[in-house]
Amino acid sequence: MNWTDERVERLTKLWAEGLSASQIAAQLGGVSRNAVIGKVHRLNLPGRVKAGGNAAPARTPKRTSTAPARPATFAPRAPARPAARPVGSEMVKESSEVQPYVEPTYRPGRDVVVPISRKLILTELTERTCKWPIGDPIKDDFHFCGCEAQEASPYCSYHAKLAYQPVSDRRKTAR
DNA sequence: CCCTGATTCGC
DNA sequence: GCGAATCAGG
Repeated sequence: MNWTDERVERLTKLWAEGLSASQIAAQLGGVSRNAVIGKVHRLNLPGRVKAGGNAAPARTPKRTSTAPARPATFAPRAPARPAARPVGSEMVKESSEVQPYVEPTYRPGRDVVVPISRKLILTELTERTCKWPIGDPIKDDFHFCGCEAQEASPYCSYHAKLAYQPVSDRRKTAR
């Protein structure tokens, strides 16, 4: 993958919008978050400064001598967290605002506990987040479960059950 | 351990 | 110029 004007443009835009390097990498595709960060610096785009959970002070390890450390020339910026998507709720009554992550559980006996969706958007999914889609892909409230996925599974324990229930067992499982 | 961005340096 | 490896921190 090479940095075409179009890709650089998208990178610049997404970075300005506050998306993390990994999210941008996921969106662009074909590049790692390191590649994104490296490009951001080469483009002299403003770095992220003290925004919730990131930022890193200057560093001076590795191979002394050659390569004079470049002084940081970053100007502080406004905090940058992707705006939370105003989405509709899903099978769980919603209270006020930020819902705490709830470990999806299941007691073989009787009750099935529906996990509260973390409401992640496509670019926020990782290898260990539940990728169960929720909502209408056409509408902008579409998102993914995002709870902790089971080992070697694209879904959390709850959605894995829904996804892989045997045909014979399928029947009265309200969605 | 998960994640974040920053930096270095071989290519 | 590129980005993996590495560092530093939440």
